[in-house]
Amino acid sequence: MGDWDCSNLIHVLQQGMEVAKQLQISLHAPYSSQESHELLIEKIIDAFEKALKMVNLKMGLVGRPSSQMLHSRVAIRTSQSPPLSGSPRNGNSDKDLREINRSSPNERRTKPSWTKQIRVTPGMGVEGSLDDGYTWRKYGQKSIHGAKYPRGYYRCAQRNFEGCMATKQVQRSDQDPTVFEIHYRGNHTCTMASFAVPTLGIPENQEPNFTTIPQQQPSDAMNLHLRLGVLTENLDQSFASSFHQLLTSTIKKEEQVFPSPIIENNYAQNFNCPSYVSPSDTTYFSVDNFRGHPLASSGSEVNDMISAVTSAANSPTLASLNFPFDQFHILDGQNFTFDNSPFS
DNA sequence: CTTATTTGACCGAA
DNA sequence: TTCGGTCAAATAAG
Repeated sequence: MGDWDCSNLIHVLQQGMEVAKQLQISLHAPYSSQESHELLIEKIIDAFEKALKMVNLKMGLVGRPSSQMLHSRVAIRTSQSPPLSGSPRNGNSDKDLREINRSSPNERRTKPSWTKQIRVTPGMGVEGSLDDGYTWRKYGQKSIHGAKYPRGYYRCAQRNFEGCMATKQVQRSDQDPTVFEIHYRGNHTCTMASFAVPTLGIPENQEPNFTTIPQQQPSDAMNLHLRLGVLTENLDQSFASSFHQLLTSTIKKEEQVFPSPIIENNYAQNFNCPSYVSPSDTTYFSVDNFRGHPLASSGSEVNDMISAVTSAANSPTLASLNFPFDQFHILDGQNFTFDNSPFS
């Protein structure tokens, strides 16, 4: 069990440092809000907590920890997140953990939950359609009263490593067997989430009711053309000219985060992205695909990319989807609102 | 071998 | 008691 531990820990720490840098920049940015600062601070704290958990877990898993090691294990002192107990093989540990979770009334926040519907088209496999960028581990299946199809229970595969508590339930629709209803609960706190967070997501602090992402046939004729822009009128010139650089570094960060072969390729392969400067005060970038997939193939990937760029740009960002949705999104720091959008 | 899934048992809530 | 969510041993997959 050697190789996730150190590299993941480093990733988490690097992630925390990146967010801290973002906060530093954000403190001097004209557009940044108090909310976005708090969000960044929360992310930094999360990164520390995650790192501490990983250290604790690692020390607990190491063969037979000496009593000295046990004593020196790092304490996580926040009441919201109980320290992980040691080996999962320790019979009572999970139950203890659950009871700690249950008994602490001041939870960080009630777990957000939302539902998404996916239509499976005959051509593509079910697994591919249900792929949302995260790795899930199935831990149960139940037949539900009155429902024709069983319900599958999944949790984030990073749970044991990073304590990510995100879960989802997948239920095939009775009325339309090509539709899968996916109920998500809890936001990801794992490394995978750093640039994929709003993928399925819901802007934080917003009531997470349900989101239906329209599934488009990934035919070439329906390819999305996404325009991303950053307002430059009130920003200094160096920022405007470095936006392209920010895009590039975003993808580089993703390479660190995702060891997946999909991501190993370079910037040009992820974004087919010729940039141009408009005559107005906004600099735009055109994006036709993301990670080599046409944007139309997945609404979540559009969100994925927008959030990656937004977090990198750390400034008000505009994005418009030209086809087939023809919506205009206004992005402001971490939070984005959909205007007249099928996403909401 | 390691790691993921399946599936009946188990348990708490209503 | 039933129902739905989770656990964990057995099994399958790689």
